[in-house]
Amino acid sequence: MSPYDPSAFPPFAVTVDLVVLTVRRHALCALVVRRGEAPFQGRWALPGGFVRDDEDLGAAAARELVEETGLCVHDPGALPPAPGKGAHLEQLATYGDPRRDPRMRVVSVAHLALAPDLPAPRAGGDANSARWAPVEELLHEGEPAGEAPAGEDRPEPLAFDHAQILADGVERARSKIEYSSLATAFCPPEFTVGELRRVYEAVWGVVLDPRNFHRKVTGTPGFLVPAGGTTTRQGGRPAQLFRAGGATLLNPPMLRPEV
Amino acid sequence: MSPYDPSAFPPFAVTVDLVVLTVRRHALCALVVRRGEAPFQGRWALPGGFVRDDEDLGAAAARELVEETGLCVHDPGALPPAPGKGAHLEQLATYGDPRRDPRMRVVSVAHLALAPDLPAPRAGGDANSARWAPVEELLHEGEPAGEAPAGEDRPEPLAFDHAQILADGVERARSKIEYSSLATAFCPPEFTVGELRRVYEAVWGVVLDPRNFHRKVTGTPGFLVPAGGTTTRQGGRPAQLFRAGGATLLNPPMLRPEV
DNA sequence: TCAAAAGTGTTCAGCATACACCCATGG
DNA sequence: CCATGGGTGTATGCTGAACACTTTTGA
Repeated sequence: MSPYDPSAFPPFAVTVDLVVLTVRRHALCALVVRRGEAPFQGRWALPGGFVRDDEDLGAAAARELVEETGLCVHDPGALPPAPGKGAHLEQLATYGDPRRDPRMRVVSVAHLALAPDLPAPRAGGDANSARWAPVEELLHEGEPAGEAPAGEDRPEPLAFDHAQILADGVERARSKIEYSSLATAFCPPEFTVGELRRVYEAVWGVVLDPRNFHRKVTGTPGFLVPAGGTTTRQGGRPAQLFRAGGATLLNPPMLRPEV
Repeated sequence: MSPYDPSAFPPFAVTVDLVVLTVRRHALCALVVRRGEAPFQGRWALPGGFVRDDEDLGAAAARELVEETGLCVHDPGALPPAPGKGAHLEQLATYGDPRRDPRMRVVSVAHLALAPDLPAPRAGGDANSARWAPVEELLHEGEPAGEAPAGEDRPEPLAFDHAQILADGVERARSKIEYSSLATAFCPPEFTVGELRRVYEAVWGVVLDPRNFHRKVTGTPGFLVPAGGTTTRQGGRPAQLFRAGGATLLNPPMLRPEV
């Protein structure tokens, strides 16, 4: 019964699972990978893996993120933001129901990553084993009951409790862009006010007034800093380019319109 | 290398640690227990323990809470609030640095509990092994550097990484009472507007305008429901008694004054 | 009568909203 | 010339901050 006795406590497997979100074609998308083995073989799941013996939880999540997407993690303190493609990474929640994995007792420390739009997912070179899927499709959002169109099959639900983890991650992202500058993590290093607005619109699923949005974000000190150039990639009048400023907390917050 | 092979992943011990907060004598206090064994023998620590083999994380935290305080957990869905003394309990974050426990690899899933003022802590009947300590004292808040008075010793720091866990829990509580009705978890079943205001003042360490606070909380639908009686336990004009209403989200939020 | 706490009414400033309007580009 | 998106100005309404004032008890 000494505290050093390994038989005094039950052994657990500890994993990290990743909710990696991005905005593609005006839709909030999550990275999912195809499971190659039982249980849930062939089903889509969140990327993840075992935490190594000498590894911190955040380091394990960052390692999995690099392995799955090639993204490096923004160190919040380090400036300039990152040499390569960077992403935001934070711990989300921990899931430990005794029956969440039929094989053994697994506790999963879920992490949330926000990434700019990437060319294509890579998962060991196999293009068919990883994809960006709209979260609306993965979570069947906006389908009260049996509202599925006759012709379309409902997609298979995610493996394990990953639908719950994904829902929690999406909810966290939706609420956190209200009062923080986190939405810039969905944008490339330089972006326009309109691009940032389309991020908010995609994540929240709403339409925002472009004029008031512009005044709000440019009027909040430290949120955006001018990058110097302009671009016309959206058509219309050229737009100023900005970089994310140092401010992380938005006060007053960006208000999410009623649903 | 089969997924069923227990040697394919390193075994972890999984614990729950509790940040139990209450408001006593106008100060935010946390429950700490004296460690009876190495490491950190004799030092104060957050209450906690191993998760059992067949137990969910939230259930383990609720069990520890009952063992340490006798408090039952409010089921958010169940009404009336609770038969006995109830408390709010939610998952906080997970701490898994490889060196956080010198004995072995321990991952701790910290939980945050908010409780009304209790007569006295009980920990196995030993009155000297558990106490409510002001968080300001435990975290040395507001002491820039070497500002400690000559006569007073700085209290011993908490064991393990519990100072960080406590700081995270306090920060969570401080921000969450802004936009939720969670502050009522610090109050007895029936309470006055003034008592609720003193909770906000203690948790935030600020002074609020009693008149505007009164209008704010009584004007938010679903936040407070009249309980019928009045009390004069604070002196002065008798105050109406209220119970916590069903609303959990405050919109617009209670604004925390600048520091 | 006074102190103390509970409530109510009123004014003012800041910010979100809505929308009219102008600017600069591509086709 | 027109469509498209970028950006500015302005009126309106809501709400939080500040504070004068009344109410109701105990000492």
